[in-house]
Amino acid sequence: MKKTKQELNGCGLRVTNQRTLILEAIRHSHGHVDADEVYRNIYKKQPRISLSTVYRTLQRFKELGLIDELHFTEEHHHYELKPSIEHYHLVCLECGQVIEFKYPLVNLLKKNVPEAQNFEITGNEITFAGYCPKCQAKKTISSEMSRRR
Amino acid sequence: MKKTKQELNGCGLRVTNQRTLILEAIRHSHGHVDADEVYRNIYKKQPRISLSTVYRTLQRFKELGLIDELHFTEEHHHYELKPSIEHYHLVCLECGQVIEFKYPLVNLLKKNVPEAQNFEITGNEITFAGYCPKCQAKKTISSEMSRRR
DNA sequence: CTCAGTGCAAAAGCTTTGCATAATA
DNA sequence: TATTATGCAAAGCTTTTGCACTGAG
Repeated sequence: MKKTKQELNGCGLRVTNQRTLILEAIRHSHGHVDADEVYRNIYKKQPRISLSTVYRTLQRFKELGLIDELHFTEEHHHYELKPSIEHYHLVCLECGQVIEFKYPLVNLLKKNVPEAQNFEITGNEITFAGYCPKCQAKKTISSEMSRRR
Repeated sequence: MKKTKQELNGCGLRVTNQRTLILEAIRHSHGHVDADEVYRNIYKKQPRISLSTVYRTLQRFKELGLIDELHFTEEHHHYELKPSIEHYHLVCLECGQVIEFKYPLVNLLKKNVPEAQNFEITGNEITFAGYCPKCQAKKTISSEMSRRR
């Protein structure tokens, strides 16, 4: 909590109750949250919180580099604390599960891909979409069933 | 045009004027379009086209695997013809420019990342966001200027 | 002729904005 | 006290949906 306030102060932001709560909510989430999750989370304790404030604050945090905005598949934006280690996400298109993995992709691409050489790749925007093992199994079964019809 | 109709027919879809126009619009776009671009494009010739039809059709094409849905940074969805060769996108956060590059990323990750091993990564959903050389230059200049204030 | 596809208008998310009020520094 | 941030309500965008009509097969 104290840490959170220092962090906000260090960015030149006014430390308000709402901002503290929002940063804490992101910190204590398991990785990735969207605006509404943050809102509902805080709402439990502080029903006077406003969705606009959440949106405005996420935007602010993003600009200041406190958090990263992630772009998963179908949906709206998600956010996570700015991670110190380069990592990426595998998102299952079926069940929505998000798996994190670490890999020095940016360096690899800089070395091997001419187009990427002079491009400054920022953050960990990169999300791999597909199907997790469980949902692959389900898909196989259901397509076999439909073949039998 | 004929090719387009055959393609639609091959998918078991009724060949309508609208569907033909939409597929053509995507085909002749330089890579990536959003629903509204498709709509405006067709509107010039066929002002009776409806946005709903465009949305419904894009959805349909996606399900049938005719096109891929791309998730760039801030914005709404974009679409492109299903590409035969594995490739990815670099999107500039400043000017919006999209650079395509080819690289066998999926194989590489399967080999080197345990988490990705049993995950079926689909399509080319992967988009690297960052800053293109030009916009990097601009950023450098403007931050130097603000430092001088 | 039948059913899938379309247009239109209306609704449904998610996100942003204007403005008066409240709170920080 | 001077700003900056907040809450509320209203508006804005993109996307989806219901329904009657049209057109492909």
